[in-house]
Amino acid sequence: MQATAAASFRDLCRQHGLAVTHQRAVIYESLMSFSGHPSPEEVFERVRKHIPSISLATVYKTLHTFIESGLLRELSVHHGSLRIDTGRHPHHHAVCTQCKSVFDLEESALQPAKLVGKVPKGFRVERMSVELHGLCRDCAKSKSRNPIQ
Amino acid sequence: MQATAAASFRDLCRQHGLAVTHQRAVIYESLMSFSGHPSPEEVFERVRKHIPSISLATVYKTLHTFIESGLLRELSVHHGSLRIDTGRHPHHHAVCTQCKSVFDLEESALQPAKLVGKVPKGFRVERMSVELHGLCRDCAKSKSRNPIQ
DNA sequence: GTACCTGCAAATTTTTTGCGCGACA
DNA sequence: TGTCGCGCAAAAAATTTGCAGGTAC
Repeated sequence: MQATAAASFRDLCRQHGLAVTHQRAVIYESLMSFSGHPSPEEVFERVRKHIPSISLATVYKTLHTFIESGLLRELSVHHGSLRIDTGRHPHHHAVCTQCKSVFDLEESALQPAKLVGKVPKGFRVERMSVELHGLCRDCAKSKSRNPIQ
Repeated sequence: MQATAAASFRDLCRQHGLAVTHQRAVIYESLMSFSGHPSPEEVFERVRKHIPSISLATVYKTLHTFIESGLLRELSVHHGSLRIDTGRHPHHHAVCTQCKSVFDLEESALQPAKLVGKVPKGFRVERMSVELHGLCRDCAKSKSRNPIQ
């Protein structure tokens, strides 16, 4: 088990061009042990139990490394600060995972998704919005020019 | 024009149970003058040109007031810290706009949305995810018990 | 008149950075 | 062995809070 997980983490790192370190392995294991969507602080607390000397800065750096390499995703694109959506009518967003810019899409640009499965018990849906994730033109260009980025 | 906008802002406030103040009106006007998704700091800078004495704290408080009353929306749920999505397979989210908890949905819970319109020029779509916004069971309960919250 | 709003300053929280030592490739 | 990662401490950025005076209703 342990060995298998470790082996797959090595592979993951290889696939994403990352060095394998003890800290990264433990952070990754810890992440996978959460059921929800942990914050850096929560990850830190859990990792600490295995590596008491680890620093929060390392957790931050590692999470960014993981996200940039594509090994993990952020829950929603994080701008480091609150952003206001001024649109009066609902609309959708196309967000660039690299530079984090957000483009608005007309609501009519998407045929609405349809709920065919279960929603959490008692959840009262008020709005449904779709996000496209990908690369904007500029980032796509610089990425194809420089694929290992 | 000016008068119309001011009048509609008064109405908006009435509808949402908010007192009408000069600061709130200017902040609202400023918000509507942005094309993108402004941060509190950006709003502050723009509002400052009209009310040099305004404080950043007021902008923060006002934005929260607007969001809580439903007069505005946040671009995406802001947790005050980075959140990691550990899911290996893509999936969707149901987020509670009140308590901000996030529930994962199976990808199969939604019939995928279909792109029928235009995406920003050159945008390379890599992933499409759907978010349901609404109230979770607990928040829905406390809201119906206490509708003006 | 009362309850709510504002501005100020300080405190908190979240995130980033620089640097010297040590570990991976 | 050289490069990259780690821990530490300090700095920067983002957000919240308490309070005293002022304003909307």
